Amino acid sequence: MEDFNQLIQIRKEKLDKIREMGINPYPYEFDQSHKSRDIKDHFEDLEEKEVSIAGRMMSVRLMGKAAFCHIQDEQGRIQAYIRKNEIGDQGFELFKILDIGDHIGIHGQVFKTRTGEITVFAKEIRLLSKSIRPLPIVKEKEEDGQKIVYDQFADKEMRYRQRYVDLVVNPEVKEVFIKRSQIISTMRDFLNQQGFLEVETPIMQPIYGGAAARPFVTHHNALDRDFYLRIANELYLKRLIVGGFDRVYEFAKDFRNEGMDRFHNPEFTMMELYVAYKDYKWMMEFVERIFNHVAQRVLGTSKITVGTYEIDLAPPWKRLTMFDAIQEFTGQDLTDMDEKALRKVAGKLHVELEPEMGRGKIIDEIFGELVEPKLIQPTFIIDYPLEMSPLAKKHRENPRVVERFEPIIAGKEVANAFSELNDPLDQRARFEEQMKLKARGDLEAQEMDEDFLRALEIGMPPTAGLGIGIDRMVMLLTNQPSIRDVILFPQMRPENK
RNA sequence: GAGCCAGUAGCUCAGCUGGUAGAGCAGCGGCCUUUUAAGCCGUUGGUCCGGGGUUCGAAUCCCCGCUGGCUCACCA
Repeated sequence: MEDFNQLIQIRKEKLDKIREMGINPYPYEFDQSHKSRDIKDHFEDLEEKEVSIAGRMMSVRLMGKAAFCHIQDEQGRIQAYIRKNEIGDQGFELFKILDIGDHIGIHGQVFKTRTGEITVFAKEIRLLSKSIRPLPIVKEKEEDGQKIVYDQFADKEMRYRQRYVDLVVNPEVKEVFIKRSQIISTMRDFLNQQGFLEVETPIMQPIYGGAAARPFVTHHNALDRDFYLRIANELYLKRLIVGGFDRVYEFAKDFRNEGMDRFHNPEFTMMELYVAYKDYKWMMEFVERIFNHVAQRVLGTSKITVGTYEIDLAPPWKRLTMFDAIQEFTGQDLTDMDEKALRKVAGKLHVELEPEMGRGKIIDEIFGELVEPKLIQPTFIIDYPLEMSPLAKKHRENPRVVERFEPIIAGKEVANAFSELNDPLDQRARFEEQMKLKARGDLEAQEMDEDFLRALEIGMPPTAGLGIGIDRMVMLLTNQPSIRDVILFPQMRPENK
């Protein structure tokens, strides 16, 4: 059906014509000597010199027996000038039937046109790959240094579904993903330098744990049993601390079977790390350092723009206990309230609750509704209610809260950390509490994990743990409004044809 | 899950209160050997998201559905 598309049909005919000319439209290699930006950056050295460039043809201006076109390679675009008497009759015949979107290689001499654009004067043209499906044509014009874009490929659905087109045609999209890669490799280098060991733990888990979320289920045929795609890798990394690795980390794809919106994709990247003999106070400084380091390395500054906010990631960040934060923004002191009292306060504050919510969840609800969105500059919220943190260690001075923190930036949490619970009996009791919540209808309550408990019984040293939502971190550092703009292939409903 | 908005040519869009579809770019045929949103002349191209309904007549009005976006809800 689509094959009947006239534009594709014409290009297929061109393919035949090219073959008739004795040219293979899909050859095997091309020796590229330079890339576009390199040529522009080193024009003084390269002027009059011969270079070979390769890339996708993105525009053509044909003028009788000569033509200009722009070639787009990994680094950007560069203009080429083609002249019939220079590349010969057959070369020019070929050039004339090339289309925007074709990959070509050009060998020629670097020069500057009359209007001052650095250009390659073609001596030879090679077709490297014929494109038979038209690309959206985006045109640009420079005016007073301002770039005006015409007919931008803007349909979000098509951009996400056909990311390959988005990347070809919208150069700023490519920038985001280059930065994403740099953010991750900068973090990895930083961690390696700090003595961390990068490890890999199971994605298919018999018991899911380490977070509160509903899982995806899959089936193993040979064992004839279900496995869960991990919602977190926390419990495995802690087993490694038990095993004697003192600093471990993993960039993990986690999977949560929940709603999708601009902050949630069903599969996402979490970087978790664990450090033996440290606590959450140490971890707070570490988080400040990591964010600041990455921003400095990748962006060259600690100051970032997020939407309309100007945010400075330079340490130290503000620290507020959860109860103090709630008091600051609502005037209510929830510290000693039981569930009944909390429900009353929530009603007064117009925060809606579900019947199955326990004390911890209610507090979190109030916080998430009334406080979190107002925390714009980096802020550590510390000391969470015990009930909502079954894997965190009780606070050394206050047994009703745990030693846990989340850094909030631009109204959104970007990480989560605690002094890890290593008392095996307490951990068992906490799991049991979770079972009760589960019985009450909380679908996200954690499962009892006997093997993990066995590991704690063997003994885990005092440990601090951290999870950073990489996608959200990339959103922050690249000022992207949606998680889909920082994931190359975001989850979409499958196209039905 | 709810509300709002959108879906028309390969792309970006116009088509008001119903009268059988239009522009720019791209494509195709010409002219043009330093252009750059190249230009000039000519020209092809559409299950107007899908299905029903109202009507002499529907891209347009009504209903149902599909897909997406935004907001809210949910969500560590």
